[in-house]
Amino acid sequence: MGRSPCCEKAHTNKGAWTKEEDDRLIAYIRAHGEGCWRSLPKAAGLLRCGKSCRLRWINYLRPDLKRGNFTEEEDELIIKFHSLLGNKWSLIAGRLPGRTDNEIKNYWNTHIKRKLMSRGIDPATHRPINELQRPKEPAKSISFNPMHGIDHQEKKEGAPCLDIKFEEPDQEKRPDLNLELRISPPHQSQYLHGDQPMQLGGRNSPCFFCSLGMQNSKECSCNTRCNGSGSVSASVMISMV
DNA sequence: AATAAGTCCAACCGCCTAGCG
DNA sequence: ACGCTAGGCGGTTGGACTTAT
Repeated sequence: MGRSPCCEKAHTNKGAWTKEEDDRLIAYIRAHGEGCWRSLPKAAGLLRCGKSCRLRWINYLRPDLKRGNFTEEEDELIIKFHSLLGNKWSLIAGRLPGRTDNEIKNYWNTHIKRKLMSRGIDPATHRPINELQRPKEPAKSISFNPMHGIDHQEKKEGAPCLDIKFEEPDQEKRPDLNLELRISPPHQSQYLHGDQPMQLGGRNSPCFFCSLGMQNSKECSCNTRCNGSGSVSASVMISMV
């Protein structure tokens, strides 16, 4: 037994939206706001599924959308965020004002993948393609500990970091080698958290996602409002441990 | 000019999850 | 604790458009 359909499909339109449908949807949302997508089609006089309305609004009709080509800066931001977050298109879109997850996903699949390939970088792993031809992929473990300090020598409470450890499979040959890739907050010593400057690693340090400039994401665990100007310059440090 | 191949992107589908009773 | 529902997400598809032959 399958899942019940999200709406009555027998009497709903599918495919491309007409100008009239767009106008109805825009007019309804202007008057009543977003939300309750299931009942919206009926209330707005649309023969569409609620999901379809939501998608049309979010991806195409929203007034704050930035239309047009992606800039070189946006390209690089998308690449950087994808390397950190993977295919979390909605999270990436949240960092690019005026762009939608669908738009970024499409752009990634049609342009950026090719761009990275031409640079000799594997778009899935963000590592040089040559490296992927190595016979043995070392085991890797990824852990996120928000209580870790920026540096092992200087662990401070509250400064989050993401540790990715590459454990060499053949420990006998290189017993002392333990590569650690660490994604750490940007290199500024001060953040603006709310309106107040603050010290990284201090009692009121931002959560990991804030430190990446992602204070609006739902992963953000901070209750205070972080300054939206947070840069996205998360640095990646590879250190020998 | 015709048409095959490639590209792009809006829209759909199905799964997951938070919230609610 | 459990089941149900709506909303949200990522993967995929289909058709319009462009380019190559």
